[in-house]
This record gives sequence, structure tokens and C-alpha cells, in this order.
Amino acid sequence: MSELSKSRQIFVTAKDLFFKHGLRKVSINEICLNSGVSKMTFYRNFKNKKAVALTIIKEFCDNGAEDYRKIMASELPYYLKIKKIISSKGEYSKGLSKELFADINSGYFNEIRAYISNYQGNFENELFNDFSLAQKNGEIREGVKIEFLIYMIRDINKKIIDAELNKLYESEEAVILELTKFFFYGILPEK
Amino acid sequence: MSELSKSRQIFVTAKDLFFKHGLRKVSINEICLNSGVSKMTFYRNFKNKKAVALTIIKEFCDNGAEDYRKIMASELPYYLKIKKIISSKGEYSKGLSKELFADINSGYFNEIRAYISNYQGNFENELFNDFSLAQKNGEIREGVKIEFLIYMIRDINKKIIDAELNKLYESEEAVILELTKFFFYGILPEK
DNA sequence: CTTGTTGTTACTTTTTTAGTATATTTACTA
DNA sequence: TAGTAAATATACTAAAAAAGTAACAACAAG
Repeated sequence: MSELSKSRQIFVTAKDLFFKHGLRKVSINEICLNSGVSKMTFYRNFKNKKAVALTIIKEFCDNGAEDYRKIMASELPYYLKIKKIISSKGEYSKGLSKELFADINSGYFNEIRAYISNYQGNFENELFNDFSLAQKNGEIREGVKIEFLIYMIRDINKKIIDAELNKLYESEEAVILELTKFFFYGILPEK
Repeated sequence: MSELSKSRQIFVTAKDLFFKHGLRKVSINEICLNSGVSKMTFYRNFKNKKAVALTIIKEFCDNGAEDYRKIMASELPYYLKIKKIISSKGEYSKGLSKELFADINSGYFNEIRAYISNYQGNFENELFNDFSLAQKNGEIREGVKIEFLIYMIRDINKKIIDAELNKLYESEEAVILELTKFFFYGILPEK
């Protein structure tokens, strides 16, 4: 931890706290105490709480986008690509508390909200293009509306963290597998 | 939820929030919103935040003690009793955030701290008597200091929730089994 | 219609947090 | 080892949030 720059120390602990408790519940003092940094150092590195939060969210989104592109650029068969994407999304949502979502949508952290919805828009455009291409290549059944697929992917992301569904399976991996298969094959036997 | 009395609704949501975020981070307003109860109803049922917290902790401790006595009173062989006790303790510690411990030990919630340490004292007295009896009955090797055993039980309770140890095993159940066996047999082959 | 419980609103007081100024310490480096 | 850049400590003000109270309205149950 002490090899990290002060700014990075602040970043890391703030991320940890924000993800666990949301934005409101976490004070700047708390971030300073937990990262072993004085308040002044905090304010020299970041304008305020919103600024750190935005930095964190940006990196978070960027990592997500990078992961997605890496998977899409890989040589994997289409089925595995989709599975990896779903599972990677699940991984990202894992550490996020509902308090964080609530705070972001509370109206007080609007820049963050805007950034995310912009990111999601771009991501879904990319998804749209990739799905369209896949449909042309015969990876996806003709006649399916791409918007529907995007809607369903969004829905799957919600289901991965849904407690009710998860308790039907012994592991999260199993949930992802089931959802991916369902996304691909519906209820029909594979192949 | 709506069959519960207002007081119980408050209790249940406060418990949920306190366990997740500790005491400081959770405001009375938040408890009210999440339990669907007005602030006045809160104050008609509890004097303040400390009072709810104390009620919650008391019930928590009472349940723990009751569980312990049920297990000890059962007809199980001694090894299984100990295993159940360790595992039950683990179950209890599970939902507790480190923030909760920090707040309780912060000096601001002293009544709660006092109650817990008193409870622990009583519990360990009971444990002392039960261990002594077991030693007389030949369940426990002669020459072992009972205080040492109590110290080790306390230590095991910490280890159950220790991340470093847990990542060596695929499940928490496995950790408990290993610790229990170690507590009983040391490193020697069983029997 | 009355009684007891809960909710609404609006308010004051208290506590916490945000943010800044300044003096002091630390640690590097030339 | 003197100079300097960065971090800390302290101490403060202003702003925001939370605690707590009072008076009254709504409402359901007997």
C-alpha cells in the first residue's frame, strides 16, 4: 500500500468505502483516516467528494469497456464470448451495494449519473453493432430484434445479482451458465 | 412485514442496517424510511438510536446463549456439540460488518459495549463450567488448562471470519470442520 | 363518537462534515 | 547539511445533516 502514490491511496480506499456504503454515508474524514492521509492531502489531490467519486466511476467504466472489447476481439467461439461478457458484467456488479446505486440516482451526484448513462449509451451502441454483425454472420437467429437482445442482456445483468434466482443454484457461476444457455438456446436442447 | 408491529418493523430494519453499516452511519431517518414508519412513531417506540441498538444487541446475545444451551443440553456426542457451537458462533458473526464492531468500541456507545462484555463474561463462565465438567467426564485430556481452551475457542471465533484462512478452503463449512478437528485432535490422526 | 395509534409538518438544537489557513514536520536532494 | 517540496497537525468557520420535539390532522376499531 505504501508504494502507492497518495492520490492512489485515497482513490483505492474511497472506492472500497463507496462500493460498500454508497457515497453519502462516507465522509472525507473517513477516507483520510482509512487511507492514512491528512485532510489537506486529500484536498490537494481532489476538489471534493464528487470529484473522487467521478474518478472512481470513470475508471470503473473504462475497465468494463476494455474488458468487453478484449473479449469481443478474442478468437473465442461466439457462445463463449457472450458467456464471458455476461460473467464479466456479473463480476463488476458484485461489490456494489444498493446504497451506491441509490446515491448515484439520488439527484445529488448528477455528474456521475450523467457519466454512467452516457457510458451505458455508448456501450449499448457498441453492443448493437456487434449483435448486428453477429446476426449477419449467422451467429444469431434471423428475425430477432437487436433492441430486444440488448434489453435482455440488460435484464440478465440484473438477474445475476438477484438473490431469489441465486438461491436456486449452488454458485454464481452456475447462475451465469444457466442464463447464458437460456440466452442462446432458449429451452430447446443445445445444438 | 406488515403483520409485524411498528416496533418490530423498526427493530428489524434497524438491525439490518446496523449490521451492514455499523451504528454511526445509520440515521434515524433512514431507519424510518426503510421500515415505512414516521419519525414520531420511532420516537414513541424507542428513546433514541442507542436504545434500539441496545435492544437489538440484547436479543442477539440472548439468541446466542439460547443456542449454546440447546446444543449443550442435547444428546449429541461431545465432538459434535463442540462443532455445532463453533459453527453456530460463526453463523452469528457472519452478517456483522467491521463498522459495527468499530462503532461499539468507539466509546460513544458504551452501554452496548458494557452489555456485550458482561454477556461474554457470563458466557465464558458457563463455558468454563461446561469444560470443567467435560474434563472430569474424560471428554477432554487431563492437564489442559480450561482457561487455555476458552482462549482457543475465542481465537477460533476470530479465525472463522478471517479472510486469509477462508481462502484456503472452498467453503466456510470446511473451515469450521478443520478448526474443530484441530481443536479436538491437534495434528494427530483421529481416534 | 370516542379513543388510541400513526402520520404530517414545521420547527429548534445539536452534531457532523466540508472546506480553508497557517504553522510545523518529514523526507528528499543537490 | 542547508534548502525545498510535500505531508501533516491544528484549529477554525460555514454549511449541511441529524436529532429531537410539539401541535395538529387522519384514520381505524370498538
